[in-house]
Amino acid sequence: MQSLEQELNKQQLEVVKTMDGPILVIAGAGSGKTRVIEYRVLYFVQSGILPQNILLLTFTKKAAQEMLSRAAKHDARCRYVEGGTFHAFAYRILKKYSGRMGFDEFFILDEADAEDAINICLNNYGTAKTEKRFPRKDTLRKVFSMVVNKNISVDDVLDSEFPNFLRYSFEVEKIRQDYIKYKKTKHLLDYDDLLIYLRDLLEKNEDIRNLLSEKYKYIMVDEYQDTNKLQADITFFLAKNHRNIMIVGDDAQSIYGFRGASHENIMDFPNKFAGCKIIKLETNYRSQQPILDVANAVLNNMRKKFSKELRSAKEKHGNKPDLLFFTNINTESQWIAEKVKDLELEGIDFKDQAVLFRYAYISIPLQLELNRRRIPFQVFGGLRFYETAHVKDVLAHFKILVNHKDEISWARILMLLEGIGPKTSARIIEDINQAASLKEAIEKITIHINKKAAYSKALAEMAALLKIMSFEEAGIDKQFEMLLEYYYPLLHGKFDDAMERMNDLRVIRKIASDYHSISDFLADFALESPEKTIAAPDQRNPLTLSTIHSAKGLEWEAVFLMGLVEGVLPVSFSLDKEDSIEEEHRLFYVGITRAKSRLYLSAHYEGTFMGQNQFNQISRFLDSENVLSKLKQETVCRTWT
DNA sequence: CCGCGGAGTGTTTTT
DNA sequence: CACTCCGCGG
Repeated sequence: MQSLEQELNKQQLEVVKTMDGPILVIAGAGSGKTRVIEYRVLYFVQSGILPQNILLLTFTKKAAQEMLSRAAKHDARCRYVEGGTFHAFAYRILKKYSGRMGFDEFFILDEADAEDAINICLNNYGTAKTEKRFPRKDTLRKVFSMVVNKNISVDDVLDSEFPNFLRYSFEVEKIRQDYIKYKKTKHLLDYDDLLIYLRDLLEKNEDIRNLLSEKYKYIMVDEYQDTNKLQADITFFLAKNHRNIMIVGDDAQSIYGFRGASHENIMDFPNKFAGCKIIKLETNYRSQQPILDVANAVLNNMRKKFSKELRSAKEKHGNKPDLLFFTNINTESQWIAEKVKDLELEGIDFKDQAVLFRYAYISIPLQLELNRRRIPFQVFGGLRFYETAHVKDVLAHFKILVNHKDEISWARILMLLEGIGPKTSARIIEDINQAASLKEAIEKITIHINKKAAYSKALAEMAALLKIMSFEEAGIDKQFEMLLEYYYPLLHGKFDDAMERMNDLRVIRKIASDYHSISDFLADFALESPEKTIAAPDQRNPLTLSTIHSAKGLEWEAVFLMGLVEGVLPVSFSLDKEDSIEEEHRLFYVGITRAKSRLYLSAHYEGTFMGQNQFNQISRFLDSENVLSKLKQETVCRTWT
């Protein structure tokens, strides 16, 4: 190993070399957190600890892979360290011990599936339908999820998030119970259930807890400020026996409160693990001082005070960040696109630049401008692959192959057929529910094929397709091919942009072909869905467009933060809640601290809200003397069209 | 019983 | 503006 002392500073070194006992690492933005984990894994492995005895829990799969592959460059054994998200880890463990949960197999509900299941419960719950303004399925799902993630009652969630539905709290709780029962009988786990079941498994089964402690002798958890109560509990149970646990986080970067994350988990950690070592990393290796000056000014404006102040280890000089004002989102986008091109000519590759925004939607005009200039780009965040209708259609067929009791998927694929609506599909599904196997289910379908019905031909084709697909020896790729051939005409009937969607499906086919098991493919797809990237395959060196959330943990030479106006950042829904505003403020901080040497903040005057035109106010996070004084202001109103 | 079209509602971030 | 839900015509 090359000298660790040369690679790391004093605090980083202490983190790396502290092997036993609990450690809490407070790592400011750009303080080399990724590097510390990389070298800590390496140090452990080279000290003789088996890689499979180390568990690295991270916020995204990408983050874990990144750290482990860096460590593996020094020592290939590091590749065998087990890493991933809490959800993916939960899935693996639960699959192994599903017998303890009372069923031998289970299936994952993604958000859309969960909403469909909630809808079934909602419809079964008689009076709800007659009520006007009863919460819709997506609202119910959010409520149910918050109940679990924040560990509070339906009443409390409604009170704080949806006060207009407070009068339905009894009914909502009732439907929640129905939903829980539904999932249990159908062996379905939504995202939250993965964590709940794992927590319960660990809490109630000492033998399993001991076994897992024996296997995962050293545990590291990244981005701890964005874990929720359940994840904190899971961490506690995993590390309870040996106490070899390191957590890394930065409370100033906590941005997942909406998902139940609580930065109090960090504060609480020393209580749970008494005698834990606390190490602070405050030297910033990423950004030049002028950028950090802005970041520190933003930090100082926050209601909650943070003890840290970032100091740059890089050059003290550098470019003062720009603050630019535009007429509207189009001129803002045009300017950014031009500037990206200029920077590239100056020698900053497209791949070393990023444009960040509060939500993906506002980047559409920019995408047009980039296309026009043939600047390659990738979009992260926003609409996910699995949320699009055509992807859900295709996956529904696969879901049925592994779980013939999946009535949600049955309904989906039946209603694709001309002439089959809710009633007919419900009748068919009623029969399918009696089937003991997929084979029987297909036989049940054939009962409904009669000469009179308009949908008979289509239904017969569907039954035939499922029959051939169920012969697994064909392999996933071949099954996919058959499915696409069948689905192609349906796709054309359903969407105008069928060709584009077909391309998406080919991409998924390629991903799927690497799997041997359909259920593994489906689980991975639900737990770690590929980003919907618009980059064409021939586009190397693409510019990154990303939500600030998806940019977490990443860095670029040049960063553009666009749409810095009231209603966008902070987002309109946060305006009436102080806690939410604070989270938006931290989000702004996260965005700024992604930049190494160039930072461009921009805003536009003309905006729309709820389809109405309005005049934007500049973001309150910028509108203060201590921040403005650190920026070079310019008004760029020129239209370029 | 399906499916179209109009009315009304709410618009974000992610595993 | 976009999506969901509801009511009516075929």
